[in-house]
Amino acid sequence: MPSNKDYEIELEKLDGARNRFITEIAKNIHLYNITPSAGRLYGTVFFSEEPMTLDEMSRALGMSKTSMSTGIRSLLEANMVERVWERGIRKDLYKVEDDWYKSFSNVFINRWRNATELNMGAIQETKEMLLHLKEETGFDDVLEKVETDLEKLEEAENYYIWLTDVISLFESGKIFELVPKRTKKTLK
Amino acid sequence: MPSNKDYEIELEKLDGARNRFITEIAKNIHLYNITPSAGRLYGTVFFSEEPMTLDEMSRALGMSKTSMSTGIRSLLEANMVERVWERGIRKDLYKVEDDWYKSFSNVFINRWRNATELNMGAIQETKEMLLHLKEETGFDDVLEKVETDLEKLEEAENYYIWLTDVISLFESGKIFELVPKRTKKTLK
DNA sequence: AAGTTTGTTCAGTTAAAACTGTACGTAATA
DNA sequence: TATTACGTACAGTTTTAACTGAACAAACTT
Repeated sequence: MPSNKDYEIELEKLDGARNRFITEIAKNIHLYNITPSAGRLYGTVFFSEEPMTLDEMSRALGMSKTSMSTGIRSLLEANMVERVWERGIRKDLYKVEDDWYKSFSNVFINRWRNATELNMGAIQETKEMLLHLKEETGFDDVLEKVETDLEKLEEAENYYIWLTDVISLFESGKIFELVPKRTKKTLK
Repeated sequence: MPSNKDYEIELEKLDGARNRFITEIAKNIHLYNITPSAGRLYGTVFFSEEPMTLDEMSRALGMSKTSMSTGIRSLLEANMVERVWERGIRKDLYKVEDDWYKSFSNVFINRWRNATELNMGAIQETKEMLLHLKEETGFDDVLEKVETDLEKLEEAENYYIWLTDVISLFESGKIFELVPKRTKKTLK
């Protein structure tokens, strides 16, 4: 008959299985600009049956509460976890955002949109500086270099416009028409 | 009349303009898993009229040749620069890959494909461990947790299948049918 | 074969990021 | 108002990543 010790052993096994996945997530989550530690945190909250408090996370990972605080904030900003309220509980509770499509899209959009805007801004400024130089220079050599640079920058600009279009594909949700979500389990 | 000093000044200005863009690239290139230093290196090669040697890069950036070597290798692996040969020159020469669409696609594909495969592998293994546990357990509590976990993992699996489809969109080049490249200069 | 030139490996150093414990501010409870 | 519970800022420490110079290996030159 099943003893209390068997139960402990099985919980160990459950933990081991969960850990296999958590460890892998932690290794790859840098793609979301998130540290491996915060990745383990994410995995822990992912498998938790209930939303977790900072203290529970701290205990589960054997790390300081401060780290949990900063870790969960980075996950929050990446829209990978969300805060939930439960009446009677004063502590902050967190659960994972369970729409992974949304998490991916959010991160993808925010990061690339931001970089694209900054780079396009820089291109504009650089172009203006070059155009000034182009007008005032009397040296053929300089003129030639300026013109080559302007061409390069315009090619880069075209690329960024394309990238903006790609980002919009995800932002508008149109990507899901082109590449539909999978909902049923596929055959092994 | 234009003096030698004017020429120097104009070259300074050219350098300043280029630097504006290089600095911005360096700030955002972490999206490609590339360090800011290697980002500056990329920008420097980008504006160079001729393919550059490691020694030239070292001089241009005021950094060690060792750093140039590792930096250029990371750019090479990301398909952002390429090596070119010129007869009579023994040193390695590098220029930027000028198809930025290709660079982006390469990086996007490689990074996400790799992470996706690893994560899907981990999901499979975790599922197998859980299925074993499911068969052997006699505790309702354990059974329930295992089943919840299996459901979560299957949802995650669906997401990764979708992501694989998205990656294929870029890998096959089909993305360019859906979001065409921009080739003409757009209006200001 | 001896001597150069060139890129890379490796050990040590410097710079940056992650993590911790204490202390603090705010809000709930008494 | 005093007390407790909670999350976060901050300063200091530890860990990790970036960078350098010296030594090495491979390939070219003489």
